[in-house]
Amino acid sequence: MDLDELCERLLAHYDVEGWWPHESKFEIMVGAMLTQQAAWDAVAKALGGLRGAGLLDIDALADCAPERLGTIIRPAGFYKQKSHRIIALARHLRDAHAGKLDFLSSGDLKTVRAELISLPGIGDETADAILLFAGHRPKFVAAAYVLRTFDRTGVLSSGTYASAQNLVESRWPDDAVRYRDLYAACVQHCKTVCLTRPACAACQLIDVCPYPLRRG
DNA sequence: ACCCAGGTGGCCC
DNA sequence: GGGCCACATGGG
Repeated sequence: MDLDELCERLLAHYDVEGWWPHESKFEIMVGAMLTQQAAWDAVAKALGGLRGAGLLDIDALADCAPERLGTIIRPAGFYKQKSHRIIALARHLRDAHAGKLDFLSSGDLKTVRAELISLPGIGDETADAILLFAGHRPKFVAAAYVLRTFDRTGVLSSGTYASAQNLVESRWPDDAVRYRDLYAACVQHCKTVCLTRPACAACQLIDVCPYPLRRG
């Protein structure tokens, strides 16, 4: 199966609308940090706690003590390092951008990406998730689920983050909407098929997605 | 008692 | 360039 067919089949099968729920760009940024190696249910709890405490706010979070933040985001795991990193992010946004997030969607893409990655706790995937979902920028998120799906379907064997990202971005240049939908569909596919035993009977890709899978 | 989760950073070769 | 490890909680 090639990339075109995989994309067509995934998008025909999965409903990806409203897949990253949010009330603000900043909430997407915080959620992107929290969701690292964590289930979204746990992230939702952490975000709910932050919302209730009035901490889904750049200035409030920039002045928040890491111990207090750690208590609130604890369900999302890795709370000690995440609390420091989220506070560092809030301080950067406050000090370097006056708390305005329009630079995500207006600045030079490579420059903004490098700026995000320079911050602690923001690597390739988190930076791209922020650019794509908060900045609506054409940056494909080649998450582990994407690599799994590509590998199983033969679209890209043993691909790396950069190679998978390059493959998609070369095939559909600047198609941010497709990047968003394809990413969400790959995640849903692996969650519903790869981790379910027996696999989802309705999935048209069941034949190329055996259980179990190695992480990565 | 496992295995997994919408990764990152540090270290090693 | 790649492989291994710690980081931590919570659900299946």
